[in-house]
Amino acid sequence: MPDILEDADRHCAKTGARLTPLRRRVLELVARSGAPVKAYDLLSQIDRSSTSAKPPTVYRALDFLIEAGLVHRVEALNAFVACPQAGHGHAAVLYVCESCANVTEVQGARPGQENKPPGFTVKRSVIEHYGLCVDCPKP
Amino acid sequence: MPDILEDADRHCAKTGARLTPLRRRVLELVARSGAPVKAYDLLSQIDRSSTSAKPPTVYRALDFLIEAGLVHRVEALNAFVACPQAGHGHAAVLYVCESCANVTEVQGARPGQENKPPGFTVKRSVIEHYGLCVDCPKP
DNA sequence: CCTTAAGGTGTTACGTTATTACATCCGCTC
DNA sequence: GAGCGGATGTAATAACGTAACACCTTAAGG
Repeated sequence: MPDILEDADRHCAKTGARLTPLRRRVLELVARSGAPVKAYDLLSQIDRSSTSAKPPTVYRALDFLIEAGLVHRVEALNAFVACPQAGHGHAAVLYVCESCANVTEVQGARPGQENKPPGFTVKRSVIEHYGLCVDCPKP
Repeated sequence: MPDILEDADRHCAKTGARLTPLRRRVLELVARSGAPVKAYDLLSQIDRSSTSAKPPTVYRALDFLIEAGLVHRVEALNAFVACPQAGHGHAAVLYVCESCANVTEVQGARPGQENKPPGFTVKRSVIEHYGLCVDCPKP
């Protein structure tokens, strides 16, 4: 797969977003873990390198990365995953395996809008499916 | 609109779920507020009547109500709304107005499964759309 | 009647997640 | 080098959620 970090560099160069060392490091940590990562886990991993990171450090970096479309927040898990395709950020559908924690992201196809209430303007959607991926045994 | 509490009574009588006074009271509080309610807000409202409610009290009641399909959790808000139709619980699509906080629930039409990864078995879906309802001014 | 078991609630304590507010620093422009 | 804006450091605390255990009621079975 294409390198997420290089992808992010290119994407930020193009959009003017400032991918600082700290933000890049947080993205790297999120990307390395194949699964959703908790903010405080990131925190303790950063901790090991720098002096002693505090919550706002990592939350600010995550806010930036989400805004830049490089990371998704998994709402029902209070966790974060790297977006495999920089910039597609805000239109993702996530399939989360409850057994192995693997997350698959599907782009496009923003469903549910057909039945939407009349006159409602959608700005942001949270679409997360939980279940079992093809590799995990069905109980 | 049909009375949510009576609806809940009927639904629980049919399914054998035990809608105790405490649980009924929590449902009432959630239903009265037209908007998503926070667990700790419920807590302080219960507080006023009974001696002094603690977090597990309200979280246990909410767990029951969600399980019974009477309440939905709004994942991206850490909040809760009453389901207008008892029992349709687990298949809801929510439209949340970010201006007036009103929530409209649409049943059926569980989208997104067309593009799902091969072999993935969906057990539960979180589908929440955020934006502006028809009554709120567009910025 | 007494015992037992199950489910619900009360209570304490704690763990986890997230934000506010303010200080500091770095790079840029004038 | 003064001033500015964005990024980061730091302390404190708010907001959200759960574990563990005690107690009580209710229903079933002897």
